[in-house]
Formats: sequence, C-alpha cells, structure tokens
Amino acid sequence: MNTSFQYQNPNPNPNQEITNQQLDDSLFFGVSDYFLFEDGYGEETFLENTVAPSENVVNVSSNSSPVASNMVRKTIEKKYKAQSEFKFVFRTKSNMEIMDDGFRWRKYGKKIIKNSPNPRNYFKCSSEGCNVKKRVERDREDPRYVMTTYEGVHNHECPNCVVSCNNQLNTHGWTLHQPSSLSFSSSSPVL
DNA sequence: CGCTTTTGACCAGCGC
DNA sequence: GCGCTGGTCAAAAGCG
Repeated sequence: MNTSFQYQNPNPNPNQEITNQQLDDSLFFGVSDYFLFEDGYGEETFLENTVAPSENVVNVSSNSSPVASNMVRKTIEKKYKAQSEFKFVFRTKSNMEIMDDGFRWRKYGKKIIKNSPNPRNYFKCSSEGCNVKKRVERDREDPRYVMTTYEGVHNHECPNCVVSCNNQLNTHGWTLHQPSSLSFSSSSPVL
C-alpha cells in the first residue's frame, strides 16, 4: 500500500468546520494501515495484498504469498459471508489505548483474547438508537500499534466533531491519507 | 443522580 | 455432545 488514497467517513458531519492550523494542532496519532470491509469483502485489491495474522486483524503486506492470500480469502469470506453492514479496521501507532473520534462510546465488555497478551475492549455508541460498535485492542505482534474496528454506521451527527484531514472534505467527516495523515481531536476529554 | 466502567456470567458458533 | 473461544449482558461500583 504505497499509493495515496482517501477514505470518506461513512458517518458524515456536515456541520463541522476546521482549519489546516487546527488540524495541525490536533494531530496526535497517525494511522498506519486501514481496511474497509463493506459488501464486497472479497475484493481482489484487498485480498491479494493482505495476510491475516489472526482473527480478522489484517496487516497490509505487498509481498504476501499466494498461499497466505488464499487462507485470508477463505477466512474472511467465511467470517463475513453473512454480514453486509459497514465494517472498517485501522491500525494506529499510538501510546493511547483509546482514541477520541468525536463520538461518545460506552464500554460494554472486555475480553482476554487467546494468544494475545492484551485484552480486547468492546464499545457501543452512547447515542440513543445508534448501534455502532467498535473494538479496540493492541496489536499482539507489535504493541506499539492499536487495532480499532468499527462496525456499523452512525445514524446521527458527531457530537464533538472536530474531525477532518482536508478542508475540501469537511462535508464528509474525515478522510484518510495513507500512510499517516488521519487525525482526530476533540475539545472533550478522551472518551 | 445519571452515566460510565468493571467484570463475572452467559450465550452462540465452531471444530472435534 | 462437549469444550473452546469470542461477543454480549447486566449488576455492582465508581465518578463527576
């Protein structure tokens, strides 16, 4: 994944305003890798270039073997066959366990995962009627990284949104620029 | 007082 | 059917 590309937030907040300076001031972590799981889990561009070290945590690798790719394909297709809702995973180099994305989350579970030294935390969006979930865990292979998985799409605006990476995309919420220019910030305490 | 976090229990899916 | 594992529930405690 060497090319620059953008990802538009599925949870738009058209009211947000942010300047480049605010953006610079707000930077406190960078996304290393990220993946979009939508209806087409089996997209070649995704699967052919990935390896799955464990579960649904997927690292980008441009030199994965065909065998590994096939294993990933089977695993992912099987796991997400019945799912059609939005799913998005990203890997972030951060000292912080939990990053503020502007939304309010309520922790509803914590689980020790097999073969992982770090627990996985489960969150639900606190907004009434919004059933978006996210899972947060440290990368078992490199604890400097945090794996965050979002499931679902918010049906409301971001309550504390100061989230964007690009003025022209303010109408979309936030945008990712590979490899490390996504930023989040908020005037509220971190979660 | 209301909201969040913690944490043990419970449930469902899967492999054997 | 049984055991293992991941995901969720819910009661109790904590906090502002």
